[in-house]
Amino acid sequence: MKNSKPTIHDISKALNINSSTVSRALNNSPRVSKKTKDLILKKAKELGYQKNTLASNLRTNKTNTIGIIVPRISRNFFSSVISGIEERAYIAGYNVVIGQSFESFEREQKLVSTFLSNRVDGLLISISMETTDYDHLENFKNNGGPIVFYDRPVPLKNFASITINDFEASFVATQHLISKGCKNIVHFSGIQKIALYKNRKEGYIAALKKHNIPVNEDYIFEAKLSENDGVEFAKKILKLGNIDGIYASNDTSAIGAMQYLKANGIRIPEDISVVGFNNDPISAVIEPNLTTINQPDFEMGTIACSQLIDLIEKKDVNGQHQSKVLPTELIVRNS
Amino acid sequence: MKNSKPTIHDISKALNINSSTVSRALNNSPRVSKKTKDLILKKAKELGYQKNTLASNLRTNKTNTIGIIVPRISRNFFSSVISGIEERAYIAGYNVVIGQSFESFEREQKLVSTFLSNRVDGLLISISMETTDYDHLENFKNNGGPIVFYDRPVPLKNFASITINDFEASFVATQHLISKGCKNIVHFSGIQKIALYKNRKEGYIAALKKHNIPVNEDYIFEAKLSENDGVEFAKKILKLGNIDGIYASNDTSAIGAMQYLKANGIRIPEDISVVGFNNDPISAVIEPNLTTINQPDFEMGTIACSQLIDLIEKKDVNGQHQSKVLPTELIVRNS
DNA sequence: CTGTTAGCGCTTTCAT
DNA sequence: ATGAAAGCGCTAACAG
Repeated sequence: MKNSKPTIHDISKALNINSSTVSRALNNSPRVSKKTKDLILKKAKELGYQKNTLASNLRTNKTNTIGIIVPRISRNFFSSVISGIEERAYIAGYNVVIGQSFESFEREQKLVSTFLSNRVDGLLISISMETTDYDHLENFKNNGGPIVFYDRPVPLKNFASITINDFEASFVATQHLISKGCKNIVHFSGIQKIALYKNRKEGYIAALKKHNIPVNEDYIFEAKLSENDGVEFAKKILKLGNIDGIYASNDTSAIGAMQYLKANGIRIPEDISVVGFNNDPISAVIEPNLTTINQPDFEMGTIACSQLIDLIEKKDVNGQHQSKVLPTELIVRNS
Repeated sequence: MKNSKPTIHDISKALNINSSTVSRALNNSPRVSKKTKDLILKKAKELGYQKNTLASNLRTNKTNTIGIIVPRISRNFFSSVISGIEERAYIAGYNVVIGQSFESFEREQKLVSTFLSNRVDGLLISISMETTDYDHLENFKNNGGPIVFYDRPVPLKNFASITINDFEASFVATQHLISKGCKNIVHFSGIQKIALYKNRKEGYIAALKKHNIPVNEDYIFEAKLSENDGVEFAKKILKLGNIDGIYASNDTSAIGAMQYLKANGIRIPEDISVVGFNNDPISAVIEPNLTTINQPDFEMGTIACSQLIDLIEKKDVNGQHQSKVLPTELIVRNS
């Protein structure tokens, strides 16, 4: 009973066949006869041989692994994206490793560094909210492999990215509220240095302007952590008194606000119409009256992953660093 | 401009210092003088050296990586467990890789095999619902490293596990409903070959019996996929007409049922009291009237990870394969 | 179709 | 405190 795991050399010795032939057989190379191949596979199974991927990777300088960085997996949107990525990666024979930045720049840097050092073949990343410096990513690209950004846009050239058009989506969302007859629409926004929130706010403003509705700065609420801000926002709305529409930059705050408003006797959508921003399938169950902007999630994952694999395998000859913009969809409920 | 990444040999050559010394310096060995260490570190930074973890791991036969297998990360409970694991692993200097089995036995097998072949140091796993055969795990344990099971119990000896007491938790949950005056309590159960559902059902039955309430088989609903079963269950409840209590094996079905019941004019908890099973913090927001059995999630992660690290580092001399049972907590809301 | 040989980048005795 | 040399397990020329 050997202590350590069997290697190709153990098979090699047992069969008196050179280890390179064993290696070829195990990799199903056509350059080895069916007979010896069968012999080797049988012996391998018998010894309980398990390829040492580490050694293989070191030799080939390829890990067949894709690194994924998400802000946090507990957010439904991101776990759906991950599923999409996995699905695509699985088909193409890639493994994935997932890291969470928890919206921290420092942890993001560390993750990128770990991935680099573990030689993942490429990186899919939605940058943390804190990230404004991109050296770690430039570095990965120069020394590691291709990167595809998804969901959160970055102000970088020569990088591939898959995003949605936040401005347009917000414009549509706001316009929907206007078309329902809303006159006093508040907007739940986020930190303005994040491009995404800025773009969404601009879409909201543009829609108001187009319909000659005055833009009131008091109607724009900025969330810091966007977790339970919804409740705070709801209180402000009750204080304002005349609000008949809410366009929320994110679903979570919308749901929090709706709960609070309903608990205080406000009927939705009779008294206030609401549009949230997300594709969280759960939101349909939780809040049957919540209209949402549906952002592709699973699909975003598959597309981002495809793009990355193309870059890794250098199949993407013409459109090297495309920026794809995926369409959103307005899901109207109970109205 | 060299094409490939710098290695210790590049540093070695540039400084005319042997590569073993470079290696030692980079690993902060005390066996190298401060002066040369500084020299080497400076050069390393200058060249943009990044350790090749693959080579290092191959040599040391250790990856400092823990494999995690979850049924699916989109379930709040599991993403919290993962966060707990990551937290603990991070402190101890381990990386984690996450894989989703999607409740499929086949994918679970493949993941275990991939982890084995990638030489993770140990495995944390919540087995898929389909899993009834444990060869792949026995194999991992024999050839890979230690395993700690969390949340879902397995009928295996000589394995460490962190679980909760499902019977007891269910007993408490059901007793709570009884103490609120419920006489006709339905139970949302799951596939009975899964020990967890069986135990929960038994806890429910035991509580009824203790309080001399007759057990009615028609009051026990078995879910298959436990996703939108809640709505189906709610319909059955409406048909039965006399139900005043629900004990749901999982939170999700409870929430689905409550939505449907409320939409049909049932008031909760005035007409029907509900206890769900989960620790989903969101459930508090979604359903302010949902009393739940709170299962430790983050904490379960940290404990499971600690246990695994002890096993990996063989610090766990006495209690080799402990089965820890964590306490649950009844969170009563709006009643 | 199979064997020989060298080497991926790192760590680790064993010398000095 | 540093160097020389071997080798982790695998793959990829190159020969034959």
